[in-house]
Amino acid sequence: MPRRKLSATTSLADFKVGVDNVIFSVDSQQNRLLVLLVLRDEEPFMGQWSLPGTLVRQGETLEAAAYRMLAEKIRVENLYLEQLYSFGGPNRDPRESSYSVRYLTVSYFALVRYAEAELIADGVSGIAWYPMQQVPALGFDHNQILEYGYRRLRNKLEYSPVAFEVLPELFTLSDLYQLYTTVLGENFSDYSNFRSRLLKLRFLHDTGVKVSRGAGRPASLYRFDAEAFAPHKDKPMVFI
Amino acid sequence: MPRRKLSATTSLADFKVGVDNVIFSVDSQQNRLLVLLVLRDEEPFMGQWSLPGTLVRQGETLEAAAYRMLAEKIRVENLYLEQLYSFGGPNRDPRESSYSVRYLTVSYFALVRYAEAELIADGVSGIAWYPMQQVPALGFDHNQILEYGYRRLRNKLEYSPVAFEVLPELFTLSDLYQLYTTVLGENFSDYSNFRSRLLKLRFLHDTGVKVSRGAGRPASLYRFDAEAFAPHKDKPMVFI
DNA sequence: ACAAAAGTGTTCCAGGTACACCCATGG
DNA sequence: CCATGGGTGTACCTGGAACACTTTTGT
Repeated sequence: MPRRKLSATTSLADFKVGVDNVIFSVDSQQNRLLVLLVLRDEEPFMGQWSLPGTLVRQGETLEAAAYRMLAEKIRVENLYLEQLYSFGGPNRDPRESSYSVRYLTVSYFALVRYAEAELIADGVSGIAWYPMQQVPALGFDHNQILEYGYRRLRNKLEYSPVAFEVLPELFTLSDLYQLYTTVLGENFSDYSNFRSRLLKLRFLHDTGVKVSRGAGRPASLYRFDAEAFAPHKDKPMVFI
Repeated sequence: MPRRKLSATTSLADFKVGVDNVIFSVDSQQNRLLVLLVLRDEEPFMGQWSLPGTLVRQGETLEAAAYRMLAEKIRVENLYLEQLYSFGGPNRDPRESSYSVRYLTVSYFALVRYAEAELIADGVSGIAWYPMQQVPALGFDHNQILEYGYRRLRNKLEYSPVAFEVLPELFTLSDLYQLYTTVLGENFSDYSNFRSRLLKLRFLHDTGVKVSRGAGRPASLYRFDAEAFAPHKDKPMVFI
């Protein structure tokens, strides 16, 4: 016989739900992968860096909360956003001890264009792009969430065209290659092989326009063609 | 200047958090992929089939809730469980309208051995293995969750050794092959190629024991060696 | 003229595909 | 002895890895 009602000793938990965003961008000038961190100006973890997050409001979608948070911190036109993972164990937020509330967070993973992303300095709390190698100890379980997001980023790069959300509309093949090497490491592929493999797939169109950057032969600007990419959707290892 | 407090019009949402499990198993006799459904015996969606789910209790981990739910429905020794996705938009649960509470669900994906899984009939509510092709309209947004879990299952099969969680300790290579074809479809690979590719990876050990099933040459029983598999972890497309 | 960056081509080899074929058992 | 399923082998080909080489610019 199933119990219809729970006894008092096993009552349901009450939750506040937050979203925490792992927002990446790539500084192609300095070849660094960056993550957006905020300096907390209230308890808990006041004075410590953490992922930007917010609590979900009445009537608000999870994704809407993630977008709202993002819009509060940076102005950006193009971005890629997807849900990552949910962390909801008890005692992951110090505020839980005082009140009888649990805090569950749904983490989101975002990728924005570094060049066009304008940080919104609100004067009080700090906000900054941190190179992935220099991320400090974060508040809450945010180092774990960040690690999770980093893994997802590397996976995404391999089989999905997220890179083109971060690159400008027109880009050179070296731009693309450098993006991959800064995220994935130096030894994922030879440049010329990377180049010919991608071109053979025929979803990168040469605009014919050349651009010169200091010494060396000028490079062609390419454009990503989403429709031409479609057949490769869900196929593994398109880019590597 | 950041607002420290929210105005009354944008107050935080209060949540109950549930877990919904997409529990798969494979009937290798009949070559069918099965999913566990329960017949709801209370509102909302009374009398309709849905994924088995439960609400998270005080002090309980999300994963613990998922395991508790599973243990209430089936007795099983070996199983694979991982978090899938969280659905938390407003109005996804009819109960929300009456009270000022939102229902967020963290879905979990599970794989169990069909042969050893014993359904716990509690006499009142129905519970059954449904072939994936015959799944009816489910309560809540559970068809969407199921679709999500199905996608995850197919991906998992390709690069992770989940199959061996579902197969018995000793199995023939045809058992393995049939598992893959029933989940992935007929045309994913030739049997003999599938066979030689896997054997070359050297994590399947031939026990030498032969087993005969009706007509035809008897097959060798193999055992999966988790340690020998370790180097292939995180490598893509191990099985296809 | 030379260095630096972009782009092309070539050779070699692993690994996948599509088969044909052999083996052992039940009926 | 033949159908059935298990198991082995081979010939072909694609596609990646490594690397040499050419082209076009800045200084």
